[in-house]
Amino acid sequence: MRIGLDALKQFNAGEKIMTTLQNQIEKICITAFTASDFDTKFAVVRESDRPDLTDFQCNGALAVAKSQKRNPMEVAQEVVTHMSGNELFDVDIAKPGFLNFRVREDALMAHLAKVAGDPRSLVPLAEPGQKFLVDYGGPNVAKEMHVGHLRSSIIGQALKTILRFAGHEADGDVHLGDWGLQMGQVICYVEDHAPEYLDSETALPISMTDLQVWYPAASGLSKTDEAFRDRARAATQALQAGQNDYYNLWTRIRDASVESLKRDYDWLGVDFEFWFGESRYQAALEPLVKSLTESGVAELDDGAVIIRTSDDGKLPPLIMQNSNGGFGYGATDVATLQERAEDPNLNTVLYVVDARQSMHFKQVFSAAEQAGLFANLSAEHCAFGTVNGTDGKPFKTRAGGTMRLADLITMMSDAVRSRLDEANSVDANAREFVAAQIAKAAIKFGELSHDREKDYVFNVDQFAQFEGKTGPYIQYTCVRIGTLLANAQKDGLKPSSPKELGEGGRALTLALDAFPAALARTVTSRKPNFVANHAYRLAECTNGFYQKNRVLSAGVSPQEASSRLGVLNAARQQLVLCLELMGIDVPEQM
RNA sequence: GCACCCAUAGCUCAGCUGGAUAGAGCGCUGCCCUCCGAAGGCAGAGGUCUGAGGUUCGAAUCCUCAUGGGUGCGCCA
Repeated sequence: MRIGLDALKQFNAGEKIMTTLQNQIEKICITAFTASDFDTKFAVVRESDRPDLTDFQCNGALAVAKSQKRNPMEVAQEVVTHMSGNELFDVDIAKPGFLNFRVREDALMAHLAKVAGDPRSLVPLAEPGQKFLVDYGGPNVAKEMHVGHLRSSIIGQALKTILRFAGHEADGDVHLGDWGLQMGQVICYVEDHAPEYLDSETALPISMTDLQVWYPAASGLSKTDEAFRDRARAATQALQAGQNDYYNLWTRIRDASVESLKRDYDWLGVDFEFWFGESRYQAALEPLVKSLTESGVAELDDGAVIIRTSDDGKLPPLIMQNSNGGFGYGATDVATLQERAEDPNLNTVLYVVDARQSMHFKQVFSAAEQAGLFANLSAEHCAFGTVNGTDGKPFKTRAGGTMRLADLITMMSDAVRSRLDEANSVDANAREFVAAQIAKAAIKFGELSHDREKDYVFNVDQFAQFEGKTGPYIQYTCVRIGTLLANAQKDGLKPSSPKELGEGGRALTLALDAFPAALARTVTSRKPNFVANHAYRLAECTNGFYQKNRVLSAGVSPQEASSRLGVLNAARQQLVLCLELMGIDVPEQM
């Protein structure tokens, strides 16, 4: 099932009174601090570290006491006197000077009803929406996608979706690695070992199977065979100069690759507004280098055209054109930014690219800055860490190679499939489809729940496991409540606004309230793990409530039942939203 | 040699701008389906937050140094 995120935009938080509990409490706190003549920066309210004691806390009195050399308990006391009369919470002061806020039950229930009534779960639309371009994916042509490509694709896609939901405009560009020495290498390899593919008259169709052989062989040769490497360089330049047979071969390689890439991306639910690649900028390179040289931004050094990036020499210069006259990806990336800067509405480019490229991006951004491309545009490198194997080294299969994405997909789907067969809970003809939905959830949540900046260990066994903190766990929570709602409806029971919190209802409501903050953090940090981890926390609270509050049982009055359904329905609604933001489907059954 | 990143339970990871008893998942032990889906819930064991200094009323969090690991360093992308 899907919500249709675009449709949610009409639910502009037009009623801006609808803020989170946390915001409401903070507002009161700010007023109180102001009344006491304390700086409002101390009035920050956060969720309590001690949920057993209270809901929210403010540590500001301690900070005020520190800066004014006063007794923290007295400061807290003074602030509290200005909070009397509010109907939202009870406040008390704890040990060194914490202000503890406990939300009153009626306020909590009223708030829960508000959250349930808002399809956006109280997430406001960004006031001036910005325009983003998310550069993710970045696969190389001629090379099949492997698990290493998952991070960029899944994180990039999630960022794009989340930015849109937050009220921004966001497009994706796959930015194919379809140009450069790698292509020259493959061309030379084909010349040597499969010339029949070169002749455009009799040319055989190229398949990914061919490319899987050619690419590694060619890049391997290039490392060991100097003569081959030189030929590859020459071939690259010939290709870039437009030599016919090379260009035809390249086109066919590119087409075959794109077809395969689209299949993989499609399975993952990853899509791009632009299928641009490095080759797109070929014609722009020479004029760009020329004009930058003329304006003094670039200079000739050691036979190459470079742009200096730092005064102290700590950061090497960016090579725009090598001493043989060839252009590398430094030039391509600047040219790409040049094109992007032409869109007057575009505010920010996000590069969702491996952290190992961080120096390169510093160089490119410095060059772009000097070239005047950042007058109305900014760019960020949203770096992600390496995917390692259980040995702590970059992930390899047992055979030593990289694992094809297609193989991972098969493996995961099979694992889910056999589980579905065993459980027999899904109609046989739907199992294939549902298995894919669950497998995708496992893969995506696995990626998104980690801090993208850190390296992480890819453990095949862990991926094929669906208990605990996983995507399927969250899906399961939704599915189970979905069937409960359906069963209840058969009994004539509908969700109502909550009349009682029930056991675990407080924790659940507070979890629901935390969503806008988690989303905001993801937007500002460009890190989807805050949304992912929020979804998990919410699912935990939801399951706890579900377990402790029966709906369809003897002794439960219709009013109680409806009230509980209302709580669960609110939770499910936000869970489904979170999953959709992560690109995870909710199966009908599982 | 220079630069950047990382170090938290047996394993994989959270821990927001410094705060009250450092939290999850997996694994392990024990409970909970005559009761809405057990891919679930509850409870338990498991920690000198790599080490040493420093700032602070207070440090996993900030600063310095050390150790251990990863990554990158002008003509590949």
